[in-house]
Amino acid sequence: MIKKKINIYDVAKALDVSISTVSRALNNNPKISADTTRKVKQMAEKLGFQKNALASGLMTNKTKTIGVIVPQINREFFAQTVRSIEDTAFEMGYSVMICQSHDSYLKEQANINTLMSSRVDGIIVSLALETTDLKHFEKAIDADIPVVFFDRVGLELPNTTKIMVDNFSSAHKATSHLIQQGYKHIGYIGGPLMRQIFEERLGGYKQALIDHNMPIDDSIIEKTDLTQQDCYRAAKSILHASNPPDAILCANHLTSVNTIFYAMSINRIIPNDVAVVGFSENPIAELMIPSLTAVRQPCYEMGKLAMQKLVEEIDFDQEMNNFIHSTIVLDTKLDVRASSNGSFAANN
Amino acid sequence: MIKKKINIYDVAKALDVSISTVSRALNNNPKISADTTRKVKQMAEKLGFQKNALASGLMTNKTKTIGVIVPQINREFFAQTVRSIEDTAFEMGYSVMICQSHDSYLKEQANINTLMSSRVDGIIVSLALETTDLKHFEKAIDADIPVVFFDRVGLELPNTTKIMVDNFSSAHKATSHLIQQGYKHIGYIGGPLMRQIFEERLGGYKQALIDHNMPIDDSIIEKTDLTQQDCYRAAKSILHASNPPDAILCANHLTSVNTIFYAMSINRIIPNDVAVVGFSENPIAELMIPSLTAVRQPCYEMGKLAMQKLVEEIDFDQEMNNFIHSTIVLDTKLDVRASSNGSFAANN
DNA sequence: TTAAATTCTGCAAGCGCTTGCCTATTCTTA
DNA sequence: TAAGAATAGGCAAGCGCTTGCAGAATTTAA
Repeated sequence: MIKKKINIYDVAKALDVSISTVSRALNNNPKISADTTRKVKQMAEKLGFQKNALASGLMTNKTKTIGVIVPQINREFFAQTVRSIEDTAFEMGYSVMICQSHDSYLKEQANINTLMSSRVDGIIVSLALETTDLKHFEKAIDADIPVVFFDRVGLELPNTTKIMVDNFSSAHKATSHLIQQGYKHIGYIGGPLMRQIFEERLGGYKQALIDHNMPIDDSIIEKTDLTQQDCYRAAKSILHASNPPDAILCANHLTSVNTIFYAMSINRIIPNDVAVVGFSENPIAELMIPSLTAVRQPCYEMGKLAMQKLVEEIDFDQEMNNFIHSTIVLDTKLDVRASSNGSFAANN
Repeated sequence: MIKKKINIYDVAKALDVSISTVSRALNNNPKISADTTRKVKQMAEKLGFQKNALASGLMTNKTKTIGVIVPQINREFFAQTVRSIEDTAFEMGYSVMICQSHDSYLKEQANINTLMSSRVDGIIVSLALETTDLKHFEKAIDADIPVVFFDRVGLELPNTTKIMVDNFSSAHKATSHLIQQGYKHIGYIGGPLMRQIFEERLGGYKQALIDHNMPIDDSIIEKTDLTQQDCYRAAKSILHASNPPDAILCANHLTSVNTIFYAMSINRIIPNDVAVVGFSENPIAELMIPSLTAVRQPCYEMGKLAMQKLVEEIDFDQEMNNFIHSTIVLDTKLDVRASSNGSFAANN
């Protein structure tokens, strides 16, 4: 006993008007009188009519759905940005389809195909670690689906909007903070350089050293692939260097946590023996002991902006104008906590 | 210069066959010879054809898309379950649309409407706190869209599959653990009883006391609405009771964190002065100091099972059979850590 | 060699909606 | 009161795909 889904024909019949009238009334077309519109909506409600978005989308070429591709949704940064995207999308009348790339190039391509088949109106993405060529995104753009990058952006793609934080100056700021705290031999643990953001963070770190006339020591600079094992390996390696650092800047949450834990496991006191500064939005940073000094990105703003910019492009697009794609760089905050502060500040 | 999207007509023309042949070949219809099928697929690939899921869905009444409604995606438990759902969905060829109810009844209703308009093939949901009546889900079920509940389930709805943990025995287990550790006066901070799971947890807590011949003291039993402020209020209230507890069972992550922090802020030593056991999947439980003893739910399994069961129902449905809806109850783990262990166990 | 069975492909209807164009009705204005 | 201008609503095509039915081509049996 499958209940027949009711469609505009049913409500047209019930009111003895044409389906055009129903369709127009439901879409608030001004051609239809206020009176008729009201009646139609009332009847639609009464019959439990629910517009078939597929049929509607087929005609209009708009689905009011956008796609989001992130490496993994259950990481704090992405959970927060995705939440913000969904909230903003909802306000603007859009639904969102979530895909995870798991940092795999192949999966990311598959995600794009899925989203394109679903005829999403636009795509928001933070790149997979593995991704180097951006052909799949070009395909989307060619098909007239705007793409907005955030966080891990595809700088090579001109026809896209990018939302990012100032990674260079964030790292510079964090490093300078360590220098001001009196640390003399500052190491760095980062991510793969093929992702722009990690290159910039490394650059900011180095520039801060240069600006303070401190030497750059490659033996205390580590790169990781951001996996648990490799972060652990890097922490171990850097702390057992022939001339180990008295402070370490870590380029993401996982590296900082691993560094702190490894340091504690070999009985180094933080921040006395070694200070740690990370990049993290995880509330854990505040709660762990020692609490973690960290660069905090504006997740909420990033997600919101990404969604807003995307919709701007979707709407603009309709008018076939040439759109000026922007690159928006947001500021970060450095939350100073115990992991970089203890032995130097009196008030701790 | 908008590139025309190519459709099956284009590939039909390129091959000088009919669109039926193309459609069938693309869908691996056995009526089409292997040779033709190969040629069609090849040409489709070459032309960059991408099936229009809208048109296809219009005909077949299947979208290969499911909807997920959770209170908030950026809470650890939901981030993990949603991740698991998306992973499983991807493997099974489904896309997922994410909606957040923000624990609001109205928003949850709006979410259902959106998902029904999008003609999702099924819905997975964990109920909003506010939700009491389940009309909106009945609407979906009437429209032949299967609904699977997880975590916060709608027990009143017979025609649905439910995936949950054994909340009663989890709370019982946690409380018994505290009793075994030697605590004599155990309090409880929970969530709204209108959500079944919190009623069950309270029940398990009480039963454990009864089973050990301990009195139930309502003055150290608190209910919260799970907001930060109210969790704080409850923690404060319980710790300032005329006869304050020497141990507290907290029914979710936020309540436990607040309880620990408030206790520490008034200089209670944990677990000596007061022990705390929570419900949490947050990695923070392990990293905070004191680390938190907590009931851990199998997020990954829950998400995976929910998706699998949903697809079973979607497929079954097609054959118009009567489906036996199951209620699956999973086990939890009690991770014993410092917050309940310190002063009683020698090995800590 | 011919009829029947089998295999492959095409025709055309239709999924539920939107929308350009046209007609009928009502309102202005002189 | 007549005629042009609004205004409201209907007709029908078509979005890109699937699929029941029928027909053509090929194979098999007699």
